[in-house]
Amino acid sequence: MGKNRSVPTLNDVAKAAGVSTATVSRCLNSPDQVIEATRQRVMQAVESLGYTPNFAAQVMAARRSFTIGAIIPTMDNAIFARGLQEFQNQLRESGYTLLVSSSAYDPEVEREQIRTLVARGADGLLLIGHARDAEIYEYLERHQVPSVVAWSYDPEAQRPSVGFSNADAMRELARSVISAGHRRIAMISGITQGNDRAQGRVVGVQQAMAEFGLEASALTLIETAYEIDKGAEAFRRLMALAPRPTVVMCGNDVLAAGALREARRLEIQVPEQVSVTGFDDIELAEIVSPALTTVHVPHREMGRKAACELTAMVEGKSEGRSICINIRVVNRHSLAKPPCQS
Amino acid sequence: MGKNRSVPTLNDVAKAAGVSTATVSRCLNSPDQVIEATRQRVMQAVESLGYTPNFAAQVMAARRSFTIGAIIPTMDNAIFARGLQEFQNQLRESGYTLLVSSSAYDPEVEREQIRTLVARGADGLLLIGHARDAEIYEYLERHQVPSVVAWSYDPEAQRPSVGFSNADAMRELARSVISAGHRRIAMISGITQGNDRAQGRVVGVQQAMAEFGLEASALTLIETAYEIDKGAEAFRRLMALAPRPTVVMCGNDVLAAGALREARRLEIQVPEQVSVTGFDDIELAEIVSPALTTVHVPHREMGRKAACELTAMVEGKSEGRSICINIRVVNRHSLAKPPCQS
DNA sequence: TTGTACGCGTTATCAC
DNA sequence: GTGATAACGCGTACAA
Repeated sequence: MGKNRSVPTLNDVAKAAGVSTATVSRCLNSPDQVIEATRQRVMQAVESLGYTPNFAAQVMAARRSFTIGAIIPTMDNAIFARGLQEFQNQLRESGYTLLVSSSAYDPEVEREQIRTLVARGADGLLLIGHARDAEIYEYLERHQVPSVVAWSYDPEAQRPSVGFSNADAMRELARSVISAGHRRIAMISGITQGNDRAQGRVVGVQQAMAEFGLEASALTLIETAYEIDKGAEAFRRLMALAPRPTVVMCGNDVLAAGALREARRLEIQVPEQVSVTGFDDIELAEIVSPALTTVHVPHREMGRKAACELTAMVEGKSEGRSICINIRVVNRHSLAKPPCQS
Repeated sequence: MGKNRSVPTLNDVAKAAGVSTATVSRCLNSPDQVIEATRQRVMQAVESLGYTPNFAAQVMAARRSFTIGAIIPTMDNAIFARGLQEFQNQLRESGYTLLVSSSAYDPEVEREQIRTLVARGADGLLLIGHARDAEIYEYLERHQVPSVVAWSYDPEAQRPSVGFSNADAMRELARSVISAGHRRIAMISGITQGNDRAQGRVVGVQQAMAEFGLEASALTLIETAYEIDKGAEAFRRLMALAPRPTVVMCGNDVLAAGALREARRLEIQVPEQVSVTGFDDIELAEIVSPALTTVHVPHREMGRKAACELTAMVEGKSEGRSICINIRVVNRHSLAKPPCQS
C-alpha cells in the first residue's frame, strides 16, 4: 500500500508534524525545550515514519559523535575480549557506542585504523600499550581526540594510561620462581618489538634474577608469537637443551598452554620434571592440567576504569590521569621446586 | 612555530595547491581524471597539511561508506573472534573497513546496534544466526542495507546465510555417541531462547536418538549460559543424578571445558566413568585433558566466504546466495564406550 | 582537464 | 516555544 521506499529525513518528519526541522531536532535532543503538545505530535510522526537520524549528518553538524574507538592487537585472545566487553558496558551506560578494530599486531594497520576511527568522528580512542610512533600522538592531538592507553601502566609516559607495570608483575612472579629454588630459567616471550607489555615482562624476569645475584646468562630466552602452537614449539626446543631449564616462564597463558600441551606429548611431567608459569590468568589457566601458576590481571576492572577515564577526558572533566591497577600472583600447580638431581 | 591548531579541509588543500576543491577531490578519488602535474601539486599540499578526509562528510556526499558492520553475540568466545578476524582480512582486501559491536546475547542491544550501524552508513551487515524480529529485517530492507547471516545455515530462510546446519552437525556427533553404546545421555546446552544455533544443536541430539529408537526421556537437558563456570556447575548437577548419565554432550567447547574441570575436581575419570563431547573445535578443545571429541567448524573459511558474499551483495554483484560450509566430527579422547556396569 | 555550484541531513544561532 | 537559516566538509553534475 504505497509503502514509501526511501528513508525519511528530519524534513519529512517536520512536514508530517506541521512544524519546522528545528523543532523536530529539539524534540529528539532536548525534549524539555519544547512544549508537551507539539512534542507528542512530533514523536507520533517520528514513530509512524520510522525515522532514524542520519548519523553522518549529526556528526557533521554537531561535531560530536558519542563514539569511542578501540584498536586492539587481536580479537583472538581472551584477555582483550574480556576487558573490552566491560569497557563497552561502561561506555553504554554513559551513552557512548564502541567501535572496535583489530590491528593484527601490525603497527601500519594500527596507524591506518586510528586515522579511520578519527576520520569517522570518534570522540576518544582506546589504545593498547605505549609503543607507537610519536607522529600518531601528534595526529591525535591535532584532531583533539583524547586517548587512553590500557594494558600497560607507565608513570613516566606522557599519555594517560590505565593498567599495571608488566615489569613489576613479572618480577614478582619471577621472585617466587627463584625462591622456589630454580636457577636454570627459560622464558618464552611474546614478540617484544613494538610491544611494551612483552618487553616489560622480559625485563621483570631479568630484574628478579639480578636481585638474587643470578647471571643474565642463566636465562634462556625465546621470542615467538602469542599462539598456542608457537608456545608448544618453543617448549620443545627448550626441552632439547642440555642441561634442561628447570622452569619455563611464559609471556602469557596462551603460550603456557602450548607448553603444557607439548609437555604432555613429550611425556614430561609438570611440575615434577619442569615447572611452567603463565601470565594474565585467563580462564584457560584454570582449565589446563596442571592449573597454571600465573599473574592475575583484573581485566574487567581495567576496562571499566579505562572507560570512565576516557569519557571524562572526552567531556572535558579530566586532563588525563594515569591509573594503576593491582595485580597479584596466583599460585596453582604448574610451579614447584626444581627436580632434585638438578 | 605557528602550528595550525585546526583540522585542514578540502578547501584548505585546494587553496594551498591553487586549484578548486573539485580537483582535489578527484585527485583523491579518481586520480587518472587529473593531469600528472596538478596532481603532484595537490598531493604535495595534502601531504604537507596532513589532510585526512572527513568521513562523515564523505558518507553524506557519496552516500556510501565502504564500511561493513558486524554484530556478534560476544567477543568473549574464540569462535567468533577467529572467524571475524578472517572476515576482516578479506574485507580489507576489498577496501572495506569492519566495525564490530557485541550484543552480549541481548536482542534489544542487538537491535539498537543494528540501527546504530545502519545510521552510521554501513554498506552491509554481518549478523549471527537467523533468530530475530521480522521488524529488523524490514528496517534493513527499507534502508537498503544488505546483510548476511553467519554461523548458521538454513536453506529455508529467506535471508542469505553462510554457515552450516547446527542440527545436522550435532546429529552426526550424537550418532557417534549412541553408536559407542551410550543410552543415558545428558546435554548441557547454551540458552536456546533466541539462539537458533543452540536450538539446532539440541534438535540434532534428539533426532539422532529418535533414529536409534531411544525415548526422548532418555535425554537429560540442562540449559545454561555459554560460560566455563556454568558448564562446571551443570556437570556437577548431572553427576549427582542417579542413575548417572554415561555421556555429557555439551553445546560448545567452553561448556565442555567447564565440565572437564569439574570432573577433575570431583575425581571422576573422563572418559572411563563418563564421556564428554564439545562443539566448535576451538584451540581449547585440544588443550584440555582429555582432549575433546567435538565438531570441527572451519571458522576462518566461514568468515572469508561471508565477506565475499556480503561485498558482492553490496556491490550489486549478487542477490544473496546461501553457502553451506562442511563440518566434521573430530574424534579425540573424551568420548569412549560407557562403563561396563552401566 | 578543471572550476562552479548545489545537495547531502543535521545542529545551532539567531530572531520572532 | 518556535521558525528561518547558516554552517558542517565533501562529491559530482554541469559548464567552461
